[in-house]
Amino acid sequence: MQSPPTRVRILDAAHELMLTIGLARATTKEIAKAAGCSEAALYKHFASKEDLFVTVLKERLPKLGPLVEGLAAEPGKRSVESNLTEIARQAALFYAESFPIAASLYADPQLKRRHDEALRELGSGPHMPIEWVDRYLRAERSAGRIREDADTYAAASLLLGACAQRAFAYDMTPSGEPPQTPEEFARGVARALLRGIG
Amino acid sequence: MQSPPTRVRILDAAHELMLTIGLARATTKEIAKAAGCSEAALYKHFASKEDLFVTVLKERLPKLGPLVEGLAAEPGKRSVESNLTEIARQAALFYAESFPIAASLYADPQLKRRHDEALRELGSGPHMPIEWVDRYLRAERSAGRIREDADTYAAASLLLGACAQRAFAYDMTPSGEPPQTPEEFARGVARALLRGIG
DNA sequence: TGTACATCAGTGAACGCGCGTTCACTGATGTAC
DNA sequence: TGTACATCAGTGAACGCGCGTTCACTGATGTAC
Repeated sequence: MQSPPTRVRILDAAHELMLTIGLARATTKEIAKAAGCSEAALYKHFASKEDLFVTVLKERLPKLGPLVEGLAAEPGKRSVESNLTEIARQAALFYAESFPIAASLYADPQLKRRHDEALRELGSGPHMPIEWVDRYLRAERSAGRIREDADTYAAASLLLGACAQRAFAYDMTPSGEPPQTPEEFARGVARALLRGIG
Repeated sequence: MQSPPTRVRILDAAHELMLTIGLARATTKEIAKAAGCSEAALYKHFASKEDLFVTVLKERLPKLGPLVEGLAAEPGKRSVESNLTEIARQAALFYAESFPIAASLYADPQLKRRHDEALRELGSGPHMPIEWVDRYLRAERSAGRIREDADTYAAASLLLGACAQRAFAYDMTPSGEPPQTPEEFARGVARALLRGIG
């Protein structure tokens, strides 16, 4: 059982340290130690520390797009409620994984700008999930499966916003965990969104 | 017109730099320069750089609590829809101001822990707004002004989540701005939440 | 009022440390003949 | 098969810089008698 190539071990180590000790304290020395190589080896694989971080962001952060688009591709297959529940569940898991690292970019706007540009070239970015869900809801509306006067954009904002906020609203609660499982949470918000509360 | 005392100018400078160049690049040298004093002066007013940052977080970040509780105090005065719209509007403004700085704490979990503990002592924290809105909605439900089977917690998650996400989903859009004014946005999400889309 | 001393906000210059990065080098593996 | 050379991943040690922090000091203001 041989260990993965050095480049992969470096990316693993950097990713792991960004999550645990944070971007600000993830030094080249710590990364090299965790990857089991010398600091100099980092520079054989990456042009700079910033370049290494950008690569982690690009190659390691999960993608939400494929999941939502998969559901949008076969709209009539399941009920709207179960589709929305599945979107919410996937989104909650996605944000739980990506939020802590994505948020830490706010500490270094220069790095954030590099990452934002990389995302833009991929046609992605944090505002895209809202547009995908909006498009999905428009399709359901055209199919007559939701109210014809529904504000699909507001609905998409509500659904994904709840999932995103779940990623940061609870990590300082005594237990550090949200009060519901992702499944319960997804079911609750999808249902509330469909039925309304008024 | 005399300038404010040094301590205030230091906090102003640190706050401003955290927003512009970011926590990671806000060095003591830069802060002192922006405050118009020596680096040594920082240490007459704060025990350490970390202590200065914690003070900025504690004294400068806006509070959402008073606003929501104000509305909850006189529940029947206005319609539920206008109350929810006002909550959403205030929350959108609150998150737009506080999110960039709060998010950057993820880059330094050690600093984040200190801030989280300070919030906990105040009985506050990022999960509290959800509970306040939940409590407000329960009151409206008891008063028979919303559905008696409404899931108030899910509704609170949806409303505040949409507002929080608005703070970070758009700052890399070409214009850097959300597509709606806070007022339009607040009206849309409040209405969608009340009526439902199904 | 004058004098002697205490207090206090703030400074210029230096300190040592840890950071990201580079350098000259090694040892293993592949290749030509 | 043996020999001479090229390639390549990776290293140990050093580099210089900028960071947070401290030091001895200054000049202004307040206070006692």
